[in-house]
This record gives sequence, C-alpha cells and structure tokens, in this order.
Amino acid sequence: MTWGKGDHPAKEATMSEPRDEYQRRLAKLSRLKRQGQDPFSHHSYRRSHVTAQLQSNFAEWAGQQVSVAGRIVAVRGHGKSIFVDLQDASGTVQVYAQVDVLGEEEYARFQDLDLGDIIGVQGELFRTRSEEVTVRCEQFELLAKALRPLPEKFHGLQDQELRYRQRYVDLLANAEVRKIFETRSRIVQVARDHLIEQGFLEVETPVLQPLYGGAAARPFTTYHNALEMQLYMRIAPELYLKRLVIGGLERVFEIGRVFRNESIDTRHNPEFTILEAYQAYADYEAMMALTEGLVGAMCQAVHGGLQFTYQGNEIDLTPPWRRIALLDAIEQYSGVTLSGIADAQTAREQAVAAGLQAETIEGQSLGYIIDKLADRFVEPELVQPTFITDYPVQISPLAKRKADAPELTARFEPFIGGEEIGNAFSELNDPLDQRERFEAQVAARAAGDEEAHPLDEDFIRALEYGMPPTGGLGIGIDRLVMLLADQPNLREVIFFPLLRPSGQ
RNA sequence: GGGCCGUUAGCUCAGUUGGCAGAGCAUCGGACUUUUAAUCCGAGGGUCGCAGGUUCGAUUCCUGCACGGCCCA
Repeated sequence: MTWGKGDHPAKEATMSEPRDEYQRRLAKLSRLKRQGQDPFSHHSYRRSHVTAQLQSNFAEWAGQQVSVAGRIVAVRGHGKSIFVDLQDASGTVQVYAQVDVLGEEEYARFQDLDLGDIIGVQGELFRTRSEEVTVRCEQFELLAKALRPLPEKFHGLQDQELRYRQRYVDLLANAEVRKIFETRSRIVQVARDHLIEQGFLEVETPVLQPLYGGAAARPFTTYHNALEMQLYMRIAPELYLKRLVIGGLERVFEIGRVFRNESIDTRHNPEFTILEAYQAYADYEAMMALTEGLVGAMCQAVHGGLQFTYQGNEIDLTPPWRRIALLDAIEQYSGVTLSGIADAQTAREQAVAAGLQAETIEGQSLGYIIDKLADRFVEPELVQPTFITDYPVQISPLAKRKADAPELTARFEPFIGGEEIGNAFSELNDPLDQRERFEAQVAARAAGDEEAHPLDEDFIRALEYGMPPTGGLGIGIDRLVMLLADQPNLREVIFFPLLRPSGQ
C-alpha cells in the first residue's frame, strides 16, 4: 500500500468528513454497507402509483396508503420534519417525513438521505395546508445511492457540452428535454401506425452492406474479420427496400439509422434516422399524398392540429401543399433562368451574377450549381409546406424520367420551415436506364465527385427481374422532430449526438 | 476548412483597466413539525480549460493547443 504525502494510517480514524461531495457520499455509502444497509441490494420495489396518478387522481386515493418511488430532487428540512420532492418518469410528488411518524431511528435514517438518492416511500396520501399533494412517509427504502450531486435546482444543467456528454444528467435535471424526446418517440410511433394502417409492412434491411447506395453521400467503412472483407455502413436503405418490392412485397417501410461520413453541424449528425416507404403501382404524386398524411398525423399527435409554430413562424400543414418545379422556384427566388440551359459554364455565369460566390461553384457541374442556387435562394423561403418537383436527371440517378420531359425526373423534395425533410420519386424501374445512370455516376466519381453512387450490379440484376412502377419516399425523422418540437439544433433531438472525446 | 465567441467552486453565473478570486444554489454545522427556488445564523470549498511567452507579479495581456457554441463554406 502506498500513501500520499501527509497521509498517515493513524489519522484515518480521526479524519474529519471529506470536504469533497463525492468523497463525502462515498464515505456515507461505505458506512451504510458496514451497517448492513447496502442501498444497492434491492432488486425491485412495489409501487402502487406513479406520481402523476397521485396528482391527477388525488380525490380517489386521499387518506389511503400509497407507495411511490423515485429520485429526491429537492429537500426542505424543518428540524423535526422534512419535505422532499420525489421525481419519477411521470412527474413529481411531495413526500413528508416526520419524526413522530417515523420514530427517532428511522427519521435519522431519512435525514441521512442525499439529494439525488432514489427511494421508495409508503404512507398516507394527503394535502398540505397549501394544497400540495403529499405522501406521508411511514416507511421508506433507499433503493440506490447517488454518489454525485445534482446540478443547480433552478437553472438545471445549462452547459451544452455537458448536456450532450452527460445526457442522463440533462434528462433528470431538465424537464423540457424529457419532453422533446417524448415527442420524438410519439412521432416515430405515429409514423409506424399510419403506415401499417395503410397496409405497409415494416421490414429491416442490412446496415452492414458490401456496397452502399441510395443517396449521394460518403459512407463509413468497416471490416468483417471472418469474411476478410470491407463493409460499408448504409447511407440509405433504398436499394434493399426496392429489392423487396421486386420480391413482391408491394408496400414496405423501414425506420432506421443511416450513416453518412460528413461534417457535423446544427443540421447534420453522422448517424440519423430515416423513414423510407415504397409502394408498388404508385407514383410520386401518391408519395406527396402519403407525405401530407404522414406529417399531418405526426403534427396532429404532437400539436393536436395541423398548425404549429417553428422558430416564430406559423406553419399550416393543411393539404394540398404547394407544388413548384425546381427550376421555376430558382427563377422565382434568384432570378436565374436555367430552363433550356444545358452547359454548366452559362449556368455558372448566371449564378455568379445572381450572387453566388464564384469560387464555390468554379468547375462544378450543372447539377451542383442547381443545388447551390436552391440552397441559397429557394430553400430558406419555403416556410409553408412545399413540394419542390422535377429535379434534373443528372442529380436524380434513381428516379424515373418525366414522360413529357426526359431530362427531368418525377421527383420531389418536401420543405417545411425552410428545412428539407425528405426526398421522393417515381422509382426508376428500367434496368437499362439504371445502368446508364450508374455509369454516369461512376464517371462523376472518376471526375472527383466523392458522393457519386457506385455501380450496384446486383441491384441492376434485381431490376432485370422486373420491378412494378413504384413510388418511394424518404423522410428525415430527426428534422421532423426539430420542426415539431420547435428546436433549431439537431443535437437537441438526438439523445447522444457525436462529439469529440473531451479527453477526460 | 474559415471567421467570431466561450471555458472561473459540484451547478448557474459575476469579476479582475495585471496586485491575496466573488454571489446564488448545492455541501457542512446550528435553529425550525404543513414547506415548496422554504427561511434564519455560521462555515468550508478554486491548477480561473491545458502548455508556453511577456512581466517584479498572469486568472486577466500575447502565442499555440484542446473541447464546445454560433455563423460561413
């Protein structure tokens, strides 16, 4: 055994209580264990109610014995009695401990509890003079000891970095944060119910893929030891879900995590949740109706109607949503007329004239310039729900061409609150055209576009077996949660957003 | 990748034009049996993100780094 300087074995017995809160509680824990009161020995606790039930059904249980369990989040001592607030998943309830109810010994044990401890309490339900619903503590158990102190009771935990790194503290200290995640859960549940009601089958497809595809993004790579092969984390489930449609599953959907190896900001996390749905014998217009129905149902569940406020903007999701073709929207919001322009050079000149920085689009393709123009001039304006339609075929390698305009695709992206929330199209089911599109992507990749699709031979082979005309829809769940929970930062709707290690 | 900002007690935040570092909550001791951001009296608690530099002296000024935030790309 080694001692630090100044340490002396004889001192231990006379050493005063450690000053540090953690050390203090650790010492208390070991004392409890020595006394045969190990707080971590409990395997369960029988509750008669959760706290919210006591609050809402007080009259029914007043004067009766109830039992609740939760975390001590506030303590107000009065000498011979103590009030504590007990928090569980449903809310809080006050507990009142009195020496003449508990007896000296049990009361002393109650006094010994710390803020943050998890206890079970049994006793009579009553209201105090000030009408507070309260459980009179007649029996209690310490169910888990908190060794670390809670954040400040009034402001909660504010430090964003700590909130994300230690989300558990954020959740237990900040009720608004819990609400956001409850909203998130409800949104996913509603989406699932809505699709299942309409005859969609929920499926799961591979996250680890020998070849990635279905979106323009760089993948994460990983390695399978036994197979001795590189694998990719999926960037989208699209190509597998379409394989299922080819297999005869006419309506399928998947809600799952996808992974894109890109930078992190207020709107991007390397892993996020996507909902994709595919419906055979339907086109992109059917997907518009599906989008309106889905997002409307989510909003209904969260806000009780089709209107809500996002960052100060009143938004109305009543269908039908506005529709406007991409090039028309660009013309309307930036003044740049691109219809009829085939060469990138002319488009670049016009874009620069409209206000885009020349360096950012220098040497870029027409599709890229269209993207940039839409990003800069169109998307921020799309506060009310809007379908931007008719994307050029060059930037839509998996979408079917429009019959009357083969350089455009039967595709749309829905926007709400200035945010892109999804992507949908009539799926390309011509295997020969699909091969050509993939080949154009491979050429783009060779020219330096790292987000271009690789050629997926097995997917083309699947198409060669025949895929019915199919409409497909992808929706970014995280973005929708941001909108419906009125949060401007994606990290507020993801429990554990990716951060650099703090080094501690 | 670039710009700006932040990092001070367990938490929320002040502050130091360069000279022994502050409050509230939390903690500890005392009083208080219907309080609820309880109240009252008293006390302890700091590597001022990290590493250099300038200086008699740096938490403060300078440089670099780390992590985070916001904006731009």
